[in-house]
Amino acid sequence: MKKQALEDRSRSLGETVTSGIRRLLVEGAFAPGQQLSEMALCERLGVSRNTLREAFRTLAHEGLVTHQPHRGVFVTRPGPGSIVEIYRLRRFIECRALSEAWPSHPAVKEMRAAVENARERREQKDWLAVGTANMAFHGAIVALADSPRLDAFFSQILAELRLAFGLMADKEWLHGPYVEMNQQVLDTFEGGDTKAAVALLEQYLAQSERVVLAAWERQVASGG
Amino acid sequence: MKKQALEDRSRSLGETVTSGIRRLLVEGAFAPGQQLSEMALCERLGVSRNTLREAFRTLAHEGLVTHQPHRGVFVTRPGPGSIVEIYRLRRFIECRALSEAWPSHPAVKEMRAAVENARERREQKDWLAVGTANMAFHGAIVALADSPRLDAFFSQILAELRLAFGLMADKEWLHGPYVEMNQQVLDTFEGGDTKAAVALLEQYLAQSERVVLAAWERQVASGG
DNA sequence: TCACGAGTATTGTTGAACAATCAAAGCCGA
DNA sequence: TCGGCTTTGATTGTTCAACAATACTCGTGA
Repeated sequence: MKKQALEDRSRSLGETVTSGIRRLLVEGAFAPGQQLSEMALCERLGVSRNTLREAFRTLAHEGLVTHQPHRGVFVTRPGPGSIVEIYRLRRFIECRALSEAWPSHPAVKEMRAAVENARERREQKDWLAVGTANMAFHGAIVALADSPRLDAFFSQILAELRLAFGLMADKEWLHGPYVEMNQQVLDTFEGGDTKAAVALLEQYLAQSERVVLAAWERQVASGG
Repeated sequence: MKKQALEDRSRSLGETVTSGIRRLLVEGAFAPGQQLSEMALCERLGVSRNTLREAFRTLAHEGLVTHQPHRGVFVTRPGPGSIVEIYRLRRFIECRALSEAWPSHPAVKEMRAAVENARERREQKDWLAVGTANMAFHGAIVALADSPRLDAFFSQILAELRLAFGLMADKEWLHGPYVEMNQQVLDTFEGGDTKAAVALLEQYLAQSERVVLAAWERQVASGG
């Protein structure tokens, strides 16, 4: 049977499905730990099992879903260990990328655009979009290192972190405060004091880590 | 509760095929740029197209093969841009991992074992195995950072680099000298002079980069 | 209550079939 | 001869149906 027109011919259906599920995952459409049944998703997305399974392989490789042989694929539920590791990685990568950055690198413009965008979305109280913009800011920091491979890896890490964000109820408290913090990092960096900017960034990351970990604890306490 | 043989049951056929092709790739069984025909590989490996395609998705995500829609998958041919980026990444990651390492980290034992192993293989003039052992040494350096995600990413990077090694004819010159260099880095680090060890490592990486880039130039000149 | 086993549902894998696309061979006119 | 067009063959993209292998459920009996 012919499906509705594919929006993009250069992208195969499998890639389209992968992107679609990825978006659903980072937007919190599924509960962490929830099983993603093959047949159910096949029907919902209108694709065959084989195509869906190709998408599952990619997403499992990215860490967004967990594959248990003969049991199925489940939405990854990031534990405190994963959260701690991810923030350690973020400090490892982001701080070094920022500290070694060329001041007039084109990615600085992306950083500015991300902060701008986050501010607008905050006006509209679209906290999900604020989170996306904040992530784009940090992605731009990593882009300062001029490595597409590192960029891809880092965006994977951020996507996994957003799964953990899904555990938190209060999106405003989660994303709102960081708009100003990111602005401050950017201002300090553009002002020429790279060392201070790195220190600010490190401090903000540590704070964010505490917030997410605390939310995880609360989640467990309330019967997760 | 039933016992199960973990090796056989926990790995699906698709994962086995993925590992098999990956090994063939890093060992240089295929020429860079060569197309991997689905039907040909299906027959050779004795699996169905669907299973093979799942493996292709994973390998493409790792960067070892390149997927061109409606044309097929090809062994990635690392260009000078990729080589430069990979070595930049290696300096970025390895040097920072080593400089922040806890001196009695368990991974130090792995570093020692890798150097030992490389020395033995060099005796037997098994240069492929020497290369593998040298890679294990650098993987152990990254393991000092205590991040499984970073380890996985880094081993991916090293696998891609080995594709570039496949361009070189003289494996002895490619892997032999680094056994002693790695030993020197390890000795200096264990001697307590972390800063000097990092400097040595950085210097060796730069030298290796020059060797690989020169080999690539020669390869192109000789009709690649 | 617990162990055990049959039955059911889901995943793992295969093969065939058709559609979509690309690449090369052949055709035609200038 | 050359460039552009069509045709043709081969390969990939996707679906479907079937069966095998495994995990889960539930009822039975001690």
